[in-house]
Amino acid sequence: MPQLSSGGGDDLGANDEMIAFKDEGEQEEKIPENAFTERDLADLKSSLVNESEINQSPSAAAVRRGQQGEQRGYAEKHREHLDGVSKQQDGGMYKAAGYPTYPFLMLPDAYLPNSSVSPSSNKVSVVQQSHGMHPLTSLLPYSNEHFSPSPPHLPLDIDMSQKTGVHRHQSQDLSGYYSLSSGGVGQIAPSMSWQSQSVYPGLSPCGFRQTYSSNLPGASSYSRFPHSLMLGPSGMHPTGIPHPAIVPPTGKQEHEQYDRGMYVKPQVEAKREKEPKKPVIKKPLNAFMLYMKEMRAKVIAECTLKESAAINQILGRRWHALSREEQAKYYELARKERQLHMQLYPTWSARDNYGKKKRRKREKQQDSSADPGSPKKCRARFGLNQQTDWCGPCRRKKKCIRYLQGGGCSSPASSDLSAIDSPPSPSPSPSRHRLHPQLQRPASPGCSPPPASPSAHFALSPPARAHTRLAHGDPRQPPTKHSLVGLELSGKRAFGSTAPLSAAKAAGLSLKVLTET
DNA sequence: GGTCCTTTGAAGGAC
DNA sequence: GTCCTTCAAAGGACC
Repeated sequence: MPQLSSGGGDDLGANDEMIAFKDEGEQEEKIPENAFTERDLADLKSSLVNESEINQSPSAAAVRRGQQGEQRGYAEKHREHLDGVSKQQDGGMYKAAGYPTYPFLMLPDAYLPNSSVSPSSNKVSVVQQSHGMHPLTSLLPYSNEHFSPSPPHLPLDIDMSQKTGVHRHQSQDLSGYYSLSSGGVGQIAPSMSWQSQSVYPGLSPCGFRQTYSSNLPGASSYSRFPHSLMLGPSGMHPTGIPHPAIVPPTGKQEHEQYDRGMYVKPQVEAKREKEPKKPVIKKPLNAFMLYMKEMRAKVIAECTLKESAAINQILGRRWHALSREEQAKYYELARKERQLHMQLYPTWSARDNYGKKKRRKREKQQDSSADPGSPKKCRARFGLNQQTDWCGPCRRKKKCIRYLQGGGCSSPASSDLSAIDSPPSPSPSPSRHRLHPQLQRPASPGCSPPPASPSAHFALSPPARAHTRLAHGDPRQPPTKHSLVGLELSGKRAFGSTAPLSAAKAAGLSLKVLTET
């Protein structure tokens, strides 16, 4: 459980250490009115999982995978239909195909100010996002009922029927949250506050934003509640709002091409249209991501931080400091997000997006270290199982003398503990040689102070995270490789930081705890 | 321009 | 069932 009773997110230096079930109990004692207990939240999460499983099917994932082929056909049909709808609604002005758009969605009741999930009633502040998109907005466009009373472009029934056990009318499941005000896109404009702008940089082909003032009674809490709305080249996407989860395959460049080729399409464009690229359907945001999107701007404003890494650290701590109720709301939102995502893309799999990013640094490091042809240190050459073959310094986690001349093992960035036990390298690699963001600039008052020592914090984070998983009722067991994670993180972090010696000492202490684990 | 950093949670593959 | 990896957002920093 991420709850922290010891100072919440303000005590950055020891929060991770303090994440313990004992604290949870203490917190519960301190907050007797909190109806949510540890078990409650776990039950909640469990129920969410169960509900999803019930709604889908035990083999929903397999079914989704198995329906990939069908989905491809459906996606194509869906696209075609959207194009048709597009042409119908914009008079054919919007010609840029390949933008499967999410159907429009009215503000769900659950997110209205008087709802149980109202930010105004649950302290979950609604912060104007830096990109003008409310974190919960990503939920909205999932509904496919809102764009058209009888959405012909979304054969949900068909899709649902394809999924064993997923045959459900979303109205039953989601109507309470996504009920419509009998309107579509055309009706929302006069009554609904929204900001229409591109969710993603470059998504707005015209590069401008539209902001509508709020006329919705009681919408003060949402007066800045922006709806993501991609404007087509003509200024308005025919189908209203694309879902933020959908990203054109080539991203910004493609949109820029839309900008330039709005009315005069080069032949290259025409060729591209003949070969529509599959849009990238992004993963639905999890609870923490939703929380981050909402609170990021707030943290930025409070702490005058800009680096996302530092901000995310703060947000992570604040996330732990959130009450169960507050967290439960985000879990619920995330669950709905997943449900909607699953309904819209029943055959989508998170695996589909694998490989979208280049290989991770870790993977690269593994590759390099695993290369027997270019051993850079005893550790890489012989591995952990043959430590007896290591040179003495390597055994003592010092610089490797065997392969040092070969140009390796001198960097604290190694995956071993040399970064912690050894003083900073006199000639650290410029690569990734950056101080920890929170060390680079002091946190402003009111912000969670940075950890007393970054290494200590880092080294302690994995266990804390493990506790978090447990506390959250994560069905998975907490990582039992604390030492491994600790080592990995220690080396990783130290790589990007010439931590002071004091920090290294602190890290060494933490490391001891970890390795003993 | 691409990647990393940094966070937590979800998903899926491997064993 | 457990472990591990990847991706989701974000924007500055780095190469």
